[in-house]
Amino acid sequence: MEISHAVEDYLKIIYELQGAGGKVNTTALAERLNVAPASVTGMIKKLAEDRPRLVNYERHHGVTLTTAGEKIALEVIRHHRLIELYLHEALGYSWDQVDAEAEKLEHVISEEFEDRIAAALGQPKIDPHGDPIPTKEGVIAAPTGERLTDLAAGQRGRVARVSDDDPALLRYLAELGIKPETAIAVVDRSPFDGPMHVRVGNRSPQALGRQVTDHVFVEVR
Amino acid sequence: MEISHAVEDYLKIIYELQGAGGKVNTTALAERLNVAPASVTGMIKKLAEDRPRLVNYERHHGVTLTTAGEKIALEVIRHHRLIELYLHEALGYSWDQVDAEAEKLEHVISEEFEDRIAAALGQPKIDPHGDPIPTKEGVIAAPTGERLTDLAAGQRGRVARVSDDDPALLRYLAELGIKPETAIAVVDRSPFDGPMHVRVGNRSPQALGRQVTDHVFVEVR
DNA sequence: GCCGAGATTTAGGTTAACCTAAATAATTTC
DNA sequence: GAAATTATTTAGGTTAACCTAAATCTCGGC
Ligand SMILES: [Mn+2]
Ligand SMILES: [Mn+2]
Ligand SMILES: [Mn+2]
Ligand SMILES: [Mn+2]
Repeated sequence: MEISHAVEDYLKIIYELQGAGGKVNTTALAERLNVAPASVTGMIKKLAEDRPRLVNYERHHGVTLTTAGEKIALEVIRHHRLIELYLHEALGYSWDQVDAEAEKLEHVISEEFEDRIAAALGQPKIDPHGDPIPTKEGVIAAPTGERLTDLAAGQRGRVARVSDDDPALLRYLAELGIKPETAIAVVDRSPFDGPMHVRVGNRSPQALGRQVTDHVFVEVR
Repeated sequence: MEISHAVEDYLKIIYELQGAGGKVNTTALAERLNVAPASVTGMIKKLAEDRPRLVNYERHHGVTLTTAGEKIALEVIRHHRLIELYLHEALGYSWDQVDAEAEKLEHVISEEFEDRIAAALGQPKIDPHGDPIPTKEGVIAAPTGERLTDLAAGQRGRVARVSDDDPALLRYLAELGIKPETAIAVVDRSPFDGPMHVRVGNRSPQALGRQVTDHVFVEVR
C-alpha cells in the first residue's frame, strides 16, 4: 500500500486508542474517525492484509498495531505535534486553533519540512498541550502526570499536559492560566463528585467541574 | 462541487496556460497535470457543468476560466507563492526546493495560515522567483520583464523573474547569481542562435545557452 | 446453557479521479 | 480537397474510501 492520508489517520487513532496496549474495537475507531463502523472494518482488513502488515486483526476481536504500523503512527504523531508547536510558537496561533490545522498539514509535509521546523524549535520534546513529541527514530516518552480528578486535597505539582481535542475547553483553560509547567494545587474537594477547588499559580482558588479536571494532568511534586 | 485538490490544480494550471487570454487545449492541460487527455476531458465537463460554472467549454475547442474559476485559481496561486516565499525566507529552503513543497501545502492551509504567513512576510508582492503574489481580493500584477533571449547586445536592466519549474535550472541560476533584483547586461550575442554573453552584477561575463536565457526575464532599464 | 442487546461484519452501492482503447473531429500536408 | 496526422472525446474499466441495510457474532445476565 502507499500509505494514504486515510491510512495515516487510522494508524494514528489506533495508536492513541491503544494506549497501554489493549485492543481497539471497531466502534471506538469509527467514532473517533467520524466514519461508519462498516467502513472501519473494510479499512482494517486492508491494513491487515498489507505487506508489511500494519495491524494485527482477528474478526470480532479488535485490532492492534504491528511494529510497522506503530512506526508510521509515530511519524504522523511527530508531524502533528511539531506542527502544532510551530504554529503556536512561530506563527502565533492560540493553542485551541493548532489541532485543526495540524490535522491537515501532518499528511503533506516532507521530511525536509519536519526537520526544518524541528530545528527552528530547538528539537522540542513536548507540544503546546504537553504531549511528548516522538523522535525521528520513533521513540516516544511515556505521557506524564496524573489526572487532576484523581488528586486529593492538599496535593500540588505542575501541569504536565491537557487534552488537546476540545477548542472550547482549551480556551477556558487558557483563561484559568492552566497550561504545561504552571504550578497547581488542590485546595479541597467537595464530596459526591462535587467541584474541586484548585489554586493555579498564585491566583485565587477556582472551582472546577469534572469536565475540566478530567482533562488536566498533573506532575505531582 | 466542493473544490477538491484536483479541481484546484486544474484551475491553477488552466490559469497559467491561459496567459494573455487564449483558450487552453486538452493535451497541454493533460501534459502539465501528468494525466491522460481523456481524464482532462472528463474533469473539464464537470467544471463546466458546475454552478457556478468554473470554466467555459466547447467540445474540441478548449477551455477558459470563468470569473468564478479565475477567483479560485488566484486563491491557489496566492497560497502557492506565499508558501514558497515563507519556506525560503523563514525556513531557509533553497529556491529550487520550494515549489514541490508548496505544491502540496497550497491545498490544505487555512485562511488563518495564509494571513499569518503573509503578515510574517510583510504582505509581500513577489515570490522567490519574482512572480507576483495575488492579493487576498484576487488582484494580480501583470508579470514583468522581457525574455533575456529577446534582448540585444548592450541592453541592461535588472532580473525581474525566472521560471520556477526546473530545480536543476534554478540551482544553476543561483550559481550564476541570477535572481530577482540582480543587475544584468547583455555583452554580446553570437549569431545563429549561439550563446549570449551576459554580465551578472559585477562578475565577469558568462556565456549562456538558449535553455537558460529563455527562462530569465529582465526589466530593461 | 440460552437470550438478546450491542458490536461487528457482509453485501451491495456511490463518488471522485484516474486509466486504456476505440471512435470521431479538426488540422495540416500534398 | 482528399488523405494523413494529430487532438479530442466516448466507452468501458479500476481503485480508494466512503455509505446504508441486513446479516451474524459475542458476551453478560439470568
Ligand atoms: Mn489527519
Ligand atoms: Mn497537541
Ligand atoms: Mn497542487
Ligand atoms: Mn514561484
